[in-house]
Amino acid sequence: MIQKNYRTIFFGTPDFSVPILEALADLEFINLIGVVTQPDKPVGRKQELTPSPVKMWAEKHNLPVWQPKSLRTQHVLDQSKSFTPDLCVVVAYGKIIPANLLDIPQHGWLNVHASLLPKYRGASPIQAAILNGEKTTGVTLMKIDAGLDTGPVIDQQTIMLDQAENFESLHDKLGQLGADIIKKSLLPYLDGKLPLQPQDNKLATLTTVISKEDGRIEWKKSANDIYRQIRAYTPWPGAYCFWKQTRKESVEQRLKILSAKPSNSTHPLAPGHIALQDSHLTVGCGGHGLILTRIQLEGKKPLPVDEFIKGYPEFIQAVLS
RNA sequence: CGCCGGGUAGAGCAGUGGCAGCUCGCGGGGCUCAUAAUCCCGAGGUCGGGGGUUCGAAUCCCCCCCCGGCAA
Repeated sequence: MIQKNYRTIFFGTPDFSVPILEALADLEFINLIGVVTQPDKPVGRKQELTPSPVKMWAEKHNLPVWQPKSLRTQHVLDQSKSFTPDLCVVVAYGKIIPANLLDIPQHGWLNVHASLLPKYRGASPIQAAILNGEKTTGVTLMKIDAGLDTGPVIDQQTIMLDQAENFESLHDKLGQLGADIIKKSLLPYLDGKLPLQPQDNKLATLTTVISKEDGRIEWKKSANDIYRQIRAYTPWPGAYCFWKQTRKESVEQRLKILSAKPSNSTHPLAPGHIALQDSHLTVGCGGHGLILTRIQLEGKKPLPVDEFIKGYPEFIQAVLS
């Protein structure tokens, strides 16, 4: 039996990349020669330099790790050639691969993207699927070209979104699905058995990098929109608003809404105004209200609302902004 | 030295020098066909740790530990 052996470099950074890296490492025809990831970044209150999840996994498995600040240098180009890779696999690496590197591996560069391309190209496909109330989403295995998530599709797998799907649950499912698609389709691709399907650019949509302000809740929006916003943006950047406690006049504190659900009650409430409806703590939105279930005040622990109210009884008549 | 808030009963919070409190939970009892409802009684604290000031410190001063929000 001829043992196939593809020299492969993996590019990836966050948690999402890890199950796919793991799947790749398990394939006996893949010879992982190293991992490229973003440089360690200062993180947390202490600003400690923290390695990416991909780096931690790679070090645990004694794989070489490279962390170039930029891929657009002569040094990276020379080094990439000297490694003589047959294949490069990219999963949420965090930077665009420069065109001058694309031709180095004979089998090209593959990417696992967390959406059904051409829908939701770009930085935040998982959040976008939740935010737009999609019934289904999935992962795409594609060949990288010079554009951003524009290359031809090799294979896709679809998944149904849960009614209450949130970022974390979908993130985990898609990571697993990404691992599956690598196990299933990589070898057929390398054997030339899978046709490449060009994307229909007319159907393409682009998602952008998420910023803190995207988490700001506007109570004028519908409860459903806010509900999606909470699910898409928790834990980061989090869905938040502000509350001025009566006991601390003029101090506006940030209040994160960690979990909530739209109310059935048709009784109207002014946007941002809280009231008890059918023994549920409900905030007025445009249209139906939103029932709060888990919240966190700045400087405090995350709490179920009934616990929260024990310490802040005035909250049942609060006004959020 | 990045900025700010916090640590008090099992949980959440009040309490700025003079008896350690509130809501909920927990235990026992009453009422009830019954109850997560209601009433009565009760247990439960090294006030994060150490040092200092004081007749007296949860409270003021110094040092340390831990948690969170912002920022990155």
